[in-house]
Amino acid sequence: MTDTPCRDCPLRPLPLFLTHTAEEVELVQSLKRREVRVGAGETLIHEGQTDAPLYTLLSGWAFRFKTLRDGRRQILSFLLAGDFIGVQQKMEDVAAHGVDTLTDAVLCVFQRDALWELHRKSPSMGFNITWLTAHEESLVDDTLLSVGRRSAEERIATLLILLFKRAAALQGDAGAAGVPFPLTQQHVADGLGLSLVHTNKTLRKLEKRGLHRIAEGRLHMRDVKALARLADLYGDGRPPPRPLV
Amino acid sequence: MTDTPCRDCPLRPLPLFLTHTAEEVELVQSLKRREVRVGAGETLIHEGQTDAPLYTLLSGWAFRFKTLRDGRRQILSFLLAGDFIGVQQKMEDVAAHGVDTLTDAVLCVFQRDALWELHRKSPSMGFNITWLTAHEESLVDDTLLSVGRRSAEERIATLLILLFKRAAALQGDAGAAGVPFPLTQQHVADGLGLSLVHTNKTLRKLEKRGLHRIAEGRLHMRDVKALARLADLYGDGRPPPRPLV
DNA sequence: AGACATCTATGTCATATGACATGGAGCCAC
DNA sequence: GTGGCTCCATGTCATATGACATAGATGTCT
Repeated sequence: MTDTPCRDCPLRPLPLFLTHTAEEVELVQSLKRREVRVGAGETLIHEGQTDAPLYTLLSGWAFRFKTLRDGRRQILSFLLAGDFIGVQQKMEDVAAHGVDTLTDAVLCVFQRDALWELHRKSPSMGFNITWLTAHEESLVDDTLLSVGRRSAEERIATLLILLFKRAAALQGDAGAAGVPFPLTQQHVADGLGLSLVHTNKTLRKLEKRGLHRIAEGRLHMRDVKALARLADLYGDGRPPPRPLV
Repeated sequence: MTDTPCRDCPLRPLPLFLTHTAEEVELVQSLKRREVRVGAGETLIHEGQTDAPLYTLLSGWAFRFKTLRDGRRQILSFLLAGDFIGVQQKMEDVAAHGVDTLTDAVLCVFQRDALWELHRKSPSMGFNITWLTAHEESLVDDTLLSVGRRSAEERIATLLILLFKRAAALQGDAGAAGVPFPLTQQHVADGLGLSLVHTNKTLRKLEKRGLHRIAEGRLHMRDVKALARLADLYGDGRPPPRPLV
Protein backbone atom coordinates (compact mmCIF):
# COMPACT_ATOMS: atom_id res chain seq x y z
CA MET A 1 0.00 0.00 0.00
CA THR A 2 1.35 3.38 -0.93
CA ASP A 3 1.39 6.53 1.18
CA THR A 4 -1.38 9.02 0.67
CA PRO A 5 -0.16 12.38 -0.62
CA CYS A 6 -0.59 15.27 1.81
CA ARG A 7 -2.96 17.00 -0.55
CA ASP A 8 -5.35 14.07 -0.18
CA CYS A 9 -4.81 13.67 3.55
CA PRO A 10 -8.11 12.47 4.97
CA LEU A 11 -7.78 14.83 7.91
CA ARG A 12 -7.66 18.07 5.93
CA PRO A 13 -11.34 18.25 4.99
CA LEU A 14 -12.46 18.06 8.63
CA PRO A 15 -13.86 21.32 10.01
CA LEU A 16 -11.43 20.95 12.90
CA PHE A 17 -8.53 21.84 10.60
CA LEU A 18 -7.75 25.12 8.91
CA THR A 19 -7.16 25.02 5.19
CA HIS A 20 -3.68 25.70 3.92
CA THR A 21 -2.41 26.98 0.62
CA ALA A 22 -1.24 24.55 -2.03
CA GLU A 23 2.32 25.78 -1.49
CA GLU A 24 2.16 25.04 2.21
CA VAL A 25 0.85 21.55 1.59
CA GLU A 26 3.55 20.96 -1.02
CA LEU A 27 6.22 22.05 1.42
CA VAL A 28 4.98 19.61 4.02
CA GLN A 29 4.86 16.92 1.36
CA SER A 30 8.47 17.60 0.41
CA LEU A 31 9.63 17.13 3.99
CA LYS A 32 7.71 13.94 4.56
CA ARG A 33 9.87 10.84 4.38
CA ARG A 34 7.31 8.05 4.72
CA GLU A 35 4.43 6.67 6.68
CA VAL A 36 4.74 4.11 9.43
CA ARG A 37 2.16 1.87 11.03
CA VAL A 38 2.64 0.78 14.59
CA GLY A 39 0.57 -1.49 16.76
CA ALA A 40 -1.24 -0.64 19.97
CA GLY A 41 0.88 -0.38 23.09
CA GLU A 42 4.14 0.25 21.25
CA THR A 43 6.77 2.75 22.27
CA LEU A 44 7.27 5.38 19.63
CA ILE A 45 9.85 7.48 21.41
CA HIS A 46 11.82 6.25 24.39
CA GLU A 47 12.40 8.47 27.37
CA GLY A 48 15.94 9.71 27.05
CA GLN A 49 16.21 8.79 23.38
CA THR A 50 18.42 11.13 21.39
CA ASP A 51 17.55 12.53 18.02
CA ALA A 52 13.99 11.22 17.86
CA PRO A 53 12.19 11.90 14.60
CA LEU A 54 9.30 14.28 14.01
CA TYR A 55 5.85 12.85 13.38
CA THR A 56 2.32 13.80 12.63
CA LEU A 57 -0.22 11.36 13.98
CA LEU A 58 -2.47 10.44 11.07
CA SER A 59 -4.78 8.06 12.86
CA GLY A 60 -5.01 6.36 16.23
CA TRP A 61 -4.27 7.50 19.77
CA ALA A 62 -1.03 7.90 21.71
CA PHE A 63 0.27 9.62 24.82
CA ARG A 64 3.35 11.40 26.11
CA PHE A 65 4.69 10.40 29.52
CA LYS A 66 7.51 10.67 32.01
CA THR A 67 8.55 8.16 34.62
CA LEU A 68 10.53 8.23 37.83
CA ARG A 69 13.24 5.67 38.46
CA ASP A 70 11.04 3.56 40.72
CA GLY A 71 8.45 3.24 37.96
CA ARG A 72 5.89 5.86 38.91
CA ARG A 73 4.53 7.18 35.63
CA GLN A 74 2.82 10.44 34.75
CA ILE A 75 1.01 10.81 31.45
CA LEU A 76 1.54 14.38 30.25
CA SER A 77 -0.99 14.50 27.44
CA PHE A 78 -2.96 12.35 25.07
CA LEU A 79 -2.33 12.60 21.35
CA LEU A 80 -5.01 12.27 18.69
CA ALA A 81 -5.03 12.44 14.92
CA GLY A 82 -3.51 15.68 13.65
CA ASP A 83 -1.20 16.11 16.62
CA PHE A 84 2.39 16.93 15.89
CA ILE A 85 4.93 14.87 17.84
CA GLY A 86 8.48 15.60 18.77
CA VAL A 87 8.96 19.36 18.84
CA GLN A 88 10.11 19.28 22.45
CA GLN A 89 12.64 16.55 21.73
CA LYS A 90 14.14 18.62 18.94
CA MET A 91 14.87 21.42 21.36
CA GLU A 92 16.81 19.95 24.23
CA ASP A 93 18.11 17.03 22.27
CA VAL A 94 17.73 14.33 24.84
CA ALA A 95 14.06 13.40 24.80
CA ALA A 96 12.55 14.48 28.07
CA HIS A 97 9.54 12.23 27.73
CA GLY A 98 8.43 9.07 26.02
CA VAL A 99 5.59 8.49 23.60
CA ASP A 100 3.53 5.28 23.52
CA THR A 101 0.58 4.33 21.34
CA LEU A 102 -2.79 3.43 22.79
CA THR A 103 -4.17 1.95 19.57
CA ASP A 104 -2.85 0.89 16.22
CA ALA A 105 -1.64 4.08 14.62
CA VAL A 106 -0.39 5.56 11.38
CA LEU A 107 2.16 8.35 11.40
CA CYS A 108 3.87 10.62 8.90
CA VAL A 109 7.59 10.67 9.48
CA PHE A 110 9.43 13.88 8.61
CA GLN A 111 13.07 14.34 7.82
CA ARG A 112 15.29 15.38 10.68
CA ASP A 113 15.59 19.06 9.85
CA ALA A 114 11.93 19.50 8.95
CA LEU A 115 11.28 21.82 11.85
CA TRP A 116 13.86 24.28 10.65
CA GLU A 117 12.94 23.86 6.98
CA LEU A 118 9.33 24.65 7.74
CA HIS A 119 10.34 27.89 9.42
CA ARG A 120 12.87 28.75 6.76
CA LYS A 121 10.75 28.13 3.71
CA SER A 122 7.41 29.30 5.00
CA PRO A 123 6.89 31.81 7.77
CA SER A 124 3.24 30.89 7.92
CA MET A 125 4.03 27.23 8.51
CA GLY A 126 6.62 28.29 11.07
CA PHE A 127 3.93 30.26 12.79
CA ASN A 128 1.68 27.22 12.66
CA ILE A 129 4.31 25.16 14.43
CA THR A 130 4.47 27.77 17.16
CA TRP A 131 0.69 27.68 17.33
CA LEU A 132 0.61 23.92 17.74
CA THR A 133 3.33 23.99 20.36
CA ALA A 134 1.56 26.67 22.36
CA HIS A 135 -1.72 24.80 22.07
CA GLU A 136 -0.13 21.62 23.29
CA GLU A 137 1.21 23.52 26.26
CA SER A 138 -2.23 24.80 27.08
CA LEU A 139 -3.47 21.21 27.27
CA VAL A 140 -0.76 20.45 29.79
CA ASP A 141 -1.68 23.59 31.71
CA ASP A 142 -5.24 22.31 31.98
CA THR A 143 -4.08 18.94 33.23
CA LEU A 144 -1.79 20.56 35.76
CA LEU A 145 -4.72 22.53 37.13
CA SER A 146 -6.66 19.29 37.44
CA VAL A 147 -3.94 17.30 39.08
CA GLY A 148 -2.91 20.11 41.39
CA ARG A 149 -6.25 21.42 42.49
CA ARG A 150 -9.20 19.25 41.52
CA SER A 151 -10.60 16.33 43.51
CA ALA A 152 -10.56 12.86 41.97
CA GLU A 153 -14.18 13.20 40.84
CA GLU A 154 -13.52 16.58 39.30
CA ARG A 155 -10.39 15.40 37.54
CA ILE A 156 -12.17 12.51 35.95
CA ALA A 157 -15.10 14.65 34.86
CA THR A 158 -12.66 17.11 33.31
CA LEU A 159 -10.72 14.44 31.47
CA LEU A 160 -13.85 12.80 30.12
CA ILE A 161 -15.23 16.05 28.78
CA LEU A 162 -12.01 17.21 27.18
CA LEU A 163 -11.19 13.90 25.53
CA PHE A 164 -14.78 13.55 24.42
CA LYS A 165 -14.73 16.93 22.68
CA ARG A 166 -11.44 16.24 20.98
CA ALA A 167 -12.57 12.86 19.74
CA ALA A 168 -15.93 14.21 18.60
CA ALA A 169 -14.24 17.02 16.67
CA LEU A 170 -12.28 14.41 14.75
CA GLN A 171 -15.47 12.58 13.85
CA GLY A 172 -16.96 15.85 12.73
CA ASP A 173 -20.08 15.30 14.82
CA ALA A 174 -21.33 15.99 18.34
CA GLY A 175 -20.60 12.50 19.54
CA ALA A 176 -24.22 11.50 20.01
CA ALA A 177 -23.28 7.89 19.36
CA GLY A 178 -20.27 8.10 21.62
CA VAL A 179 -16.60 8.31 20.73
CA PRO A 180 -13.75 5.80 20.83
CA PHE A 181 -12.13 5.55 24.24
CA PRO A 182 -9.02 3.38 24.11
CA LEU A 183 -7.66 4.25 27.57
CA THR A 184 -7.51 1.64 30.30
CA GLN A 185 -8.20 2.75 33.84
CA GLN A 186 -4.46 2.65 34.38
CA HIS A 187 -4.02 5.32 31.72
CA VAL A 188 -6.68 7.47 33.31
CA ALA A 189 -4.96 7.06 36.65
CA ASP A 190 -1.54 7.93 35.25
CA GLY A 191 -2.95 10.93 33.44
CA LEU A 192 -4.60 12.32 36.54
CA GLY A 193 -2.11 11.52 39.26
CA LEU A 194 -4.42 8.99 40.92
CA SER A 195 -4.00 5.37 41.93
CA LEU A 196 -5.56 2.68 39.80
CA VAL A 197 -7.92 1.55 42.53
CA HIS A 198 -9.19 4.99 43.33
CA THR A 199 -9.68 5.72 39.66
CA ASN A 200 -11.75 2.60 39.33
CA LYS A 201 -13.95 3.49 42.28
CA THR A 202 -14.44 7.05 41.14
CA LEU A 203 -15.28 6.05 37.58
CA ARG A 204 -17.83 3.56 38.87
CA LYS A 205 -19.39 6.17 41.10
CA LEU A 206 -19.83 8.63 38.25
CA GLU A 207 -21.14 5.94 35.97
CA LYS A 208 -23.64 4.75 38.58
CA ARG A 209 -24.83 8.32 38.98
CA GLY A 210 -25.58 8.30 35.28
CA LEU A 211 -23.04 10.89 34.22
CA HIS A 212 -21.32 8.80 31.59
CA ARG A 213 -20.84 5.30 30.34
CA ILE A 214 -17.76 3.50 29.08
CA ALA A 215 -18.31 0.20 27.31
CA GLU A 216 -16.64 -1.73 24.54
CA GLY A 217 -13.95 0.86 24.17
CA ARG A 218 -16.38 3.72 23.64
CA LEU A 219 -17.30 6.69 25.81
CA HIS A 220 -20.86 7.95 25.97
CA MET A 221 -21.87 11.14 27.69
CA ARG A 222 -25.04 10.76 29.67
CA ASP A 223 -25.21 14.02 31.59
CA VAL A 224 -22.79 16.58 30.20
CA LYS A 225 -24.27 19.31 32.38
CA ALA A 226 -23.46 17.45 35.56
CA LEU A 227 -19.98 16.58 34.34
CA ALA A 228 -19.33 20.18 33.32
CA ARG A 229 -20.48 21.36 36.73
CA LEU A 230 -17.97 19.05 38.37
CA ALA A 231 -15.21 20.06 35.99
CA ASP A 232 -15.80 23.81 36.28
CA LEU A 233 -14.50 24.39 32.78
CA TYR A 234 -14.33 27.71 31.04
CA GLY A 235 -15.72 27.94 27.53
CA ASP A 236 -17.46 25.14 25.73
CA GLY A 237 -14.40 22.92 25.73
CA ARG A 238 -14.63 22.53 21.99
CA PRO A 239 -11.19 22.53 20.42
CA PRO A 240 -10.47 25.59 18.24
CA PRO A 241 -9.77 25.17 14.51
CA ARG A 242 -6.13 24.35 14.14
CA PRO A 243 -3.41 24.08 11.56
CA LEU A 244 -2.38 20.66 10.27
CA VAL A 245 1.16 20.00 9.24
CA MET B 1 14.80 57.31 32.37
CA THR B 2 14.92 56.08 28.84
CA ASP B 3 14.57 52.51 27.63
CA THR B 4 17.73 50.54 27.01
CA PRO B 5 18.18 49.54 23.37
CA CYS B 6 18.00 45.80 22.72
CA ARG B 7 21.58 45.74 21.55
CA ASP B 8 22.65 46.87 25.01
CA CYS B 9 20.23 44.60 26.83
CA PRO B 10 21.94 43.60 30.08
CA LEU B 11 20.75 40.01 29.65
CA ARG B 12 22.44 39.31 26.33
CA PRO B 13 26.01 38.96 27.62
CA LEU B 14 25.05 36.23 30.09
CA PRO B 15 26.30 32.77 29.16
CA LEU B 16 22.72 31.54 29.60
CA PHE B 17 21.72 33.29 26.39
CA LEU B 18 22.72 32.51 22.82
CA THR B 19 24.10 35.36 20.79
CA HIS B 20 22.04 36.65 17.92
CA THR B 21 22.97 38.45 14.74
CA ALA B 22 22.75 42.22 14.59
CA GLU B 23 19.83 41.90 12.16
CA GLU B 24 17.92 39.73 14.58
CA VAL B 25 18.45 42.15 17.41
CA GLU B 26 17.42 45.06 15.20
CA LEU B 27 14.23 43.23 14.26
CA VAL B 28 13.35 42.71 17.90
CA GLN B 29 14.13 46.34 18.56
CA SER B 30 11.80 47.44 15.78
CA LEU B 31 8.91 45.49 17.27
CA LYS B 32 9.43 46.74 20.79
CA ARG B 33 6.98 49.43 21.83
CA ARG B 34 8.25 50.40 25.24
CA GLU B 35 9.30 49.23 28.66
CA VAL B 36 7.02 49.05 31.66
CA ARG B 37 7.79 48.79 35.34
CA VAL B 38 5.34 47.08 37.62
CA GLY B 39 5.39 46.55 41.35
CA ALA B 40 5.46 43.27 43.22
CA GLY B 41 2.18 41.39 43.48
CA GLU B 42 0.59 43.07 40.48
CA THR B 43 -1.51 41.34 37.86
CA LEU B 44 0.06 41.60 34.45
CA ILE B 45 -2.46 39.56 32.52
CA HIS B 46 -5.89 38.72 33.86
CA GLU B 47 -7.34 35.27 33.45
CA GLY B 48 -9.82 35.54 30.61
CA GLN B 49 -8.40 38.82 29.34
CA THR B 50 -8.64 39.23 25.58
CA ASP B 51 -5.87 40.49 23.39
CA ALA B 52 -3.17 40.60 26.03
CA PRO B 53 0.14 42.04 24.87
CA LEU B 54 3.40 40.19 24.36
CA TYR B 55 6.23 40.74 26.82
CA THR B 56 9.75 39.79 27.56
CA LEU B 57 10.58 39.83 31.25
CA LEU B 58 13.68 41.97 31.63
CA SER B 59 14.11 41.70 35.36
CA GLY B 60 12.17 40.39 38.32
CA TRP B 61 10.05 37.29 38.87
CA ALA B 62 6.49 36.45 37.90
CA PHE B 63 4.26 33.41 37.53
CA ARG B 64 1.48 32.05 35.33
CA PHE B 65 -1.60 30.62 37.04
CA LYS B 66 -5.12 29.35 36.63
CA THR B 67 -7.92 29.42 39.16
CA LEU B 68 -11.16 27.55 39.68
CA ARG B 69 -14.34 29.46 40.43
CA ASP B 70 -14.16 28.71 44.13
CA GLY B 71 -10.71 30.27 44.32
CA ARG B 72 -8.43 27.24 44.24
CA ARG B 73 -5.33 28.36 42.39
CA GLN B 74 -2.68 26.43 40.52
CA ILE B 75 0.57 28.09 39.55
CA LEU B 76 1.61 26.71 36.15
CA SER B 77 5.14 28.01 35.99
CA PHE B 78 7.46 30.64 37.35
CA LEU B 79 8.88 33.28 35.04
CA LEU B 80 12.37 34.73 35.33
CA ALA B 81 14.33 37.29 33.38
CA GLY B 82 14.51 36.41 29.69
CA ASP B 83 11.20 34.58 29.66
CA PHE B 84 8.81 35.42 26.89
CA ILE B 85 5.22 36.00 28.02
CA GLY B 86 1.98 35.72 26.16
CA VAL B 87 2.47 33.31 23.28
CA GLN B 88 -0.34 31.08 24.51
CA GLN B 89 -2.72 34.01 24.83
CA LYS B 90 -2.05 35.00 21.24
CA MET B 91 -3.19 31.61 20.04
CA GLU B 92 -6.61 31.00 21.50
CA ASP B 93 -7.39 34.63 21.97
CA VAL B 94 -9.04 34.49 25.34
CA ALA B 95 -6.22 34.24 27.85
CA ALA B 96 -6.36 30.83 29.44
CA HIS B 97 -4.26 31.85 32.40
CA GLY B 98 -3.23 34.88 34.36
CA VAL B 99 0.21 36.31 35.04
CA ASP B 100 1.17 37.98 38.32
CA THR B 101 4.47 39.47 39.43
CA LEU B 102 6.32 38.21 42.50
CA THR B 103 8.73 41.13 42.67
CA ASP B 104 9.07 44.54 41.11
CA ALA B 105 9.66 43.85 37.47
CA VAL B 106 10.62 45.48 34.19
CA LEU B 107 9.18 44.23 30.93
CA CYS B 108 9.59 44.92 27.23
CA VAL B 109 6.24 45.38 25.58
CA PHE B 110 5.93 44.30 21.95
CA GLN B 111 3.45 45.45 19.39
CA ARG B 112 0.42 43.26 18.91
CA ASP B 113 1.49 41.48 15.75
CA ALA B 114 5.07 40.96 16.85
CA LEU B 115 4.69 37.21 16.96
CA TRP B 116 3.76 37.07 13.32
CA GLU B 117 6.28 39.71 12.29
CA LEU B 118 9.09 37.78 13.93
CA HIS B 119 8.19 34.70 11.94
CA ARG B 120 7.65 36.64 8.74
CA LYS B 121 10.80 38.71 8.78
CA SER B 122 13.19 36.21 10.26
CA PRO B 123 12.82 32.45 10.07
CA SER B 124 15.53 32.05 12.66
CA MET B 125 13.68 34.25 15.15
CA GLY B 126 10.51 32.36 14.33
CA PHE B 127 12.34 29.19 15.14
CA ASN B 128 13.53 30.74 18.37
CA ILE B 129 9.95 31.48 19.36
CA THR B 130 9.06 27.86 18.77
CA TRP B 131 12.07 26.88 20.84
CA LEU B 132 11.03 29.06 23.74
CA THR B 133 7.47 27.81 23.59
CA ALA B 134 8.57 24.19 23.56
CA HIS B 135 10.97 24.84 26.40
CA GLU B 136 8.28 26.47 28.46
CA GLU B 137 6.12 23.43 27.90
CA SER B 138 8.86 21.17 29.11
CA LEU B 139 8.92 23.10 32.38
CA VAL B 140 5.22 22.48 32.79
CA ASP B 141 5.76 18.81 31.96
CA ASP B 142 8.27 18.60 34.80
CA THR B 143 5.86 20.21 37.21
CA LEU B 144 3.08 17.91 36.14
CA LEU B 145 5.28 14.93 36.91
CA SER B 146 5.94 16.37 40.34
CA VAL B 147 2.36 17.18 41.17
CA GLY B 148 1.02 13.93 39.79
CA ARG B 149 3.56 11.47 41.07
CA ARG B 150 5.95 12.89 43.64
CA SER B 151 5.41 13.07 47.40
CA ALA B 152 5.32 16.45 49.09
CA GLU B 153 8.97 16.18 50.13
CA GLU B 154 10.02 15.18 46.65
CA ARG B 155 8.04 17.97 45.04
CA ILE B 156 9.62 20.58 47.22
CA ALA B 157 13.11 19.23 46.64
CA THR B 158 12.47 19.31 42.91
CA LEU B 159 11.14 22.84 42.93
CA LEU B 160 14.02 24.14 45.01
CA ILE B 161 16.63 22.59 42.75
CA LEU B 162 15.06 23.74 39.52
CA LEU B 163 14.42 27.30 40.65
CA PHE B 164 17.85 27.47 42.16
CA LYS B 165 19.51 26.46 38.90
CA ARG B 166 17.48 28.92 36.90
CA ALA B 167 18.24 31.77 39.26
CA ALA B 168 21.92 30.88 39.45
CA ALA B 169 22.19 30.80 35.65
CA LEU B 170 20.91 34.37 35.57
CA GLN B 171 23.56 35.43 38.05
CA GLY B 172 26.14 33.72 35.94
CA ASP B 173 27.52 31.85 38.94
CA ALA B 174 26.95 28.60 40.78
CA GLY B 175 24.89 30.22 43.48
CA ALA B 176 27.39 29.66 46.25
CA ALA B 177 26.09 32.75 48.02
CA GLY B 178 22.49 31.73 47.45
CA VAL B 179 19.96 33.11 45.01
CA PRO B 180 16.94 35.39 45.41
CA PHE B 181 13.82 33.53 46.42
CA PRO B 182 10.78 35.79 46.33
CA LEU B 183 8.11 33.10 46.71
CA THR B 184 5.99 32.92 49.81
CA GLN B 185 5.05 29.50 51.09
CA GLN B 186 1.64 30.09 49.54
CA HIS B 187 3.27 30.32 46.13
CA VAL B 188 5.19 27.13 46.72
CA ALA B 189 1.97 25.42 47.79
CA ASP B 190 0.06 26.67 44.75
CA GLY B 191 2.86 25.64 42.45
CA LEU B 192 3.01 22.12 43.81
CA GLY B 193 -0.63 21.31 44.43
CA LEU B 194 -0.18 21.26 48.21
CA SER B 195 -1.90 23.03 51.07
CA LEU B 196 -0.19 25.94 52.72
CA VAL B 197 0.13 24.18 56.05
CA HIS B 198 1.58 21.03 54.65
CA THR B 199 4.03 23.04 52.59
CA ASN B 200 5.15 24.83 55.68
CA LYS B 201 5.70 21.62 57.61
CA THR B 202 7.54 19.96 54.76
CA LEU B 203 9.79 22.96 54.18
CA ARG B 204 10.66 23.06 57.86
CA LYS B 205 11.44 19.37 57.89
CA LEU B 206 13.85 19.66 54.96
CA GLU B 207 15.43 22.74 56.43
CA LYS B 208 15.89 21.07 59.82
CA ARG B 209 17.54 18.14 58.10
CA GLY B 210 20.01 20.61 56.68
CA LEU B 211 19.09 20.27 53.02
CA HIS B 212 18.48 23.93 52.35
CA ARG B 213 17.87 27.25 53.99
CA ILE B 214 15.51 30.08 53.10
CA ALA B 215 16.08 33.38 54.85
CA GLU B 216 15.64 37.04 54.02
CA GLY B 217 14.23 36.23 50.64
CA ARG B 218 17.19 34.12 49.59
CA LEU B 219 17.58 30.41 49.00
CA HIS B 220 20.74 28.60 49.99
CA MET B 221 21.48 25.01 49.06
CA ARG B 222 23.01 23.09 51.91
CA ASP B 223 22.96 19.53 50.61
CA VAL B 224 22.29 19.41 46.89
CA LYS B 225 23.08 15.71 46.77
CA ALA B 226 20.34 14.86 49.23
CA LEU B 227 17.88 17.14 47.49
CA ALA B 228 18.71 15.65 44.11
CA ARG B 229 18.22 12.17 45.52
CA LEU B 230 14.78 13.13 46.70
CA ALA B 231 13.93 14.82 43.42
CA ASP B 232 15.18 11.99 41.19
CA LEU B 233 16.03 14.42 38.41
CA TYR B 234 17.58 13.49 35.13
CA GLY B 235 20.56 15.47 33.95
CA ASP B 236 22.20 18.20 35.95
CA GLY B 237 19.14 20.43 35.95
CA ARG B 238 21.15 23.26 34.54
CA PRO B 239 19.09 25.23 32.02
CA PRO B 240 20.34 24.92 28.43
CA PRO B 241 21.56 28.01 26.55
CA ARG B 242 18.54 29.70 25.10
CA PRO B 243 17.53 32.38 22.65
CA LEU B 244 16.50 35.78 23.93
CA VAL B 245 13.94 37.81 22.09
C1' DA C 1 -9.32 -27.21 27.54
C1' DG C 2 -6.12 -25.24 30.36
C1' DA C 3 -2.56 -21.83 31.51
C1' DC C 4 -1.64 -17.17 31.51
C1' DA C 5 -2.14 -12.17 30.72
C1' DT C 6 -4.60 -7.95 31.21
C1' DC C 7 -8.27 -5.32 32.75
C1' DT C 8 -12.10 -4.30 35.86
C1' DA C 9 -14.23 -4.56 40.35
C1' DT C 10 -14.62 -4.32 45.46
C1' DG C 11 -13.56 -4.82 50.39
C1' DT C 12 -10.52 -3.60 54.40
C1' DC C 13 -7.18 -0.95 56.36
C1' DA C 14 -3.27 2.63 56.44
C1' DT C 15 -1.45 7.16 55.75
C1' DA C 16 -0.16 11.35 53.49
C1' DT C 17 -2.14 15.35 53.21
C1' DG C 18 -5.84 18.73 54.21
C1' DA C 19 -8.76 21.64 57.43
C1' DC C 20 -9.10 24.35 61.35
C1' DA C 21 -7.40 26.89 65.19
C1' DT C 22 -4.06 29.72 67.31
C1' DG C 23 -0.01 32.49 68.15
C1' DG C 24 4.09 35.19 67.04
C1' DA C 25 7.17 38.22 64.14
C1' DG C 26 7.63 41.85 61.10
C1' DC C 27 5.89 45.87 58.75
C1' DC C 28 3.08 49.84 57.58
C1' DA C 29 -0.32 53.55 58.40
C1' DC C 30 -1.94 57.12 61.05
C1' DG D 1 2.15 52.79 69.84
C1' DT D 2 -1.98 50.65 68.62
C1' DG D 3 -4.48 48.46 65.03
C1' DG D 4 -4.27 45.77 61.13
C1' DC D 5 -1.97 43.62 57.60
C1' DT D 6 0.80 39.39 55.65
C1' DC D 7 3.62 35.64 56.36
C1' DC D 8 5.54 31.83 59.08
C1' DA D 9 4.97 28.28 62.59
C1' DT D 10 2.82 24.36 65.05
C1' DG D 11 -0.72 21.45 67.32
C1' DT D 12 -4.97 18.54 66.87
C1' DC D 13 -8.09 16.21 64.27
C1' DA D 14 -10.50 14.75 59.78
C1' DT D 15 -10.56 12.68 55.29
C1' DA D 16 -9.47 11.82 50.54
C1' DT D 17 -6.73 8.91 48.57
C1' DG D 18 -3.36 5.06 48.53
C1' DA D 19 -1.85 0.16 49.52
C1' DC D 20 -2.90 -4.51 49.66
C1' DA D 21 -5.62 -8.52 48.84
C1' DT D 22 -8.72 -11.05 46.13
C1' DA D 23 -11.83 -12.34 42.47
C1' DG D 24 -14.34 -12.36 38.03
C1' DA D 25 -14.33 -11.45 32.99
C1' DT D 26 -12.19 -11.58 28.73
C1' DG D 27 -8.78 -12.66 25.29
C1' DT D 28 -4.84 -15.31 23.53
C1' DC D 29 -1.64 -18.78 22.96
C1' DT D 30 -0.58 -23.66 22.69
